[in-house]
Amino acid sequence: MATIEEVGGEGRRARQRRATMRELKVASLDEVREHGAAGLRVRSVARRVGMSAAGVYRYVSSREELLTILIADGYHDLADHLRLAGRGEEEGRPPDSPVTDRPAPVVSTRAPAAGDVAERARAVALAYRRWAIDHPNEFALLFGDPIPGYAAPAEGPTTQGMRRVGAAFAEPLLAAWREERLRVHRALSSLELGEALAPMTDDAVGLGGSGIPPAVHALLLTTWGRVHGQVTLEVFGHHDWIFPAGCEPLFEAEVEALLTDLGLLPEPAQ
Amino acid sequence: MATIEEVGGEGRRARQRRATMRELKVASLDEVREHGAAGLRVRSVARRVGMSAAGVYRYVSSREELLTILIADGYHDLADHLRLAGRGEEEGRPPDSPVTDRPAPVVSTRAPAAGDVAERARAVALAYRRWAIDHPNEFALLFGDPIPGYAAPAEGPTTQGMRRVGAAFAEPLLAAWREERLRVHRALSSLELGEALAPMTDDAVGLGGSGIPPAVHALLLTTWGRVHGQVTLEVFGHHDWIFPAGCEPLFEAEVEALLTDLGLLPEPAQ
DNA sequence: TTGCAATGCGAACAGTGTTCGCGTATAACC
DNA sequence: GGTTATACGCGAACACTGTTCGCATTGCAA
Repeated sequence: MATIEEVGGEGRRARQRRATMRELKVASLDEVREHGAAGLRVRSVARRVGMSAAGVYRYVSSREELLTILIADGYHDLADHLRLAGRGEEEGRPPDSPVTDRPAPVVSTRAPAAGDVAERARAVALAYRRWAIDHPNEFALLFGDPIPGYAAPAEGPTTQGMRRVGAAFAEPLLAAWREERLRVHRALSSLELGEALAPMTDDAVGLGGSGIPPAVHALLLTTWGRVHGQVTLEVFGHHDWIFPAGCEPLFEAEVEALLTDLGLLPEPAQ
Repeated sequence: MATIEEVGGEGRRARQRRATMRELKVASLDEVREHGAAGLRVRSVARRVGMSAAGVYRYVSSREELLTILIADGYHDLADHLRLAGRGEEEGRPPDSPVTDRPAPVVSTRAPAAGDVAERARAVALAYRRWAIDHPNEFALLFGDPIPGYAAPAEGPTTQGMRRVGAAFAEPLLAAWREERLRVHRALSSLELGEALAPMTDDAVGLGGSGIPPAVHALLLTTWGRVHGQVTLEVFGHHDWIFPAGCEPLFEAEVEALLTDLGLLPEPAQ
């Protein structure tokens, strides 16, 4: 008897393997959500999927690889949320990539942000914070302590995910720039960053090539940093002793300030 | 014979205890510097000071307490560096507090920043980044992954240290505000933060009480966030794949932009 | 059917943080 | 002075970790 007719181009063994691989990721993600990255125990993951601890190593070479996978996945999830909030055109990640079963990103409670570029930029910034607050342990996994010796492989999945995050964050700003509505700060104009930062929005992200001048590129990065700084301080608890009631108003005000600095909101009368 | 004459008001036993306590801190700090916070091993610390692992627990209740001590100490060290860079009047921390032997903060390679308030603010921002880059593992200890369940005691040493960092960071900006040179962003003016954030610069820090309006307070926080975000992204390696050559120019440009936004530098001709 | 590779498991190893019980040296008290 | 209580340090042990190894078993291909 010849080989059993394969379903979907792969034998049932490969199918099974991918299924338990996904199980492992889901279990790991749950563990991280519950106990943080440092609290991820290989034995717990194994127990969750009904395996022995040793069995896990048939699928993953080390605990660190498990974390790396979660990191890459986390970037993609965050990027999806940002894209959705900013109404980018790219239709999600490639369908075989979202290996972890995450709930599909839901439109933020805030405004739909369909039209104006300022609204879209605001929506993205708020979505960034929203995701961080809703997934603090994953946020810490992505942006917290780096593994001391570890550097992400230059073109590994984590770097690609990160690129998608950057692109999703930058998209409304780039749209504003195309409409010539983006005010680039003078201090950045004189910057000569050379070709070093070209890769951020190029290739495969669908933002339209490398016609972006360095000053705009720099502006994207500083804008991201401005939002990220605020979010990091809040999510990591460094504002707890200042804002027992939560610092959402401060963040939203800072976003408004940021948008006006970018020239996307009318300058208020002095 | 009566009790041996005590030296400095404490018996030699207490003196010995404090000495080995300091030894423990130094050893721990070295370990953290070398292997990161996650790599701090009680047994390594014990080996470094020539003790058994169990002996360490005569001085410290847990590994986590060791880390907590280092955190508090780190805040003070960072605050000292900022103060020195910003030329604050407070003469260092109280002399019994600096339990860890750290090299005395050295004046930044940058300008002395004695006079103008803009220079002082710039110096503080650059010092913030400098310290982070020079002490990446300590920076991660202070601002990286929070211990999932853990919240710093409301008035513990870590909170006090954090307050000193905030105060040192804010000092030049507050000076500018007193000189009525600080431009408070309109988006922050409408903010009603109430009494929630009063404690940041009050009590014992020596910045002159609570006469600071909420909008200025908010501006201090967002300014800190703006600097912190950039530094965090850089130190934690999230700019590596964009800036193989280092992103110092970007940071310095962003600081210039920040200073002009604050009204401390003349607006460049459009 | 035979053979090979994939898969899973239990046991083991080195390492971790932490506790316990034992001595010993030091300080305080009479 | 002697006596007593306390602080200190240590080795052994416990429960736990990530990871490896050898042995079965199972599924697939020739």
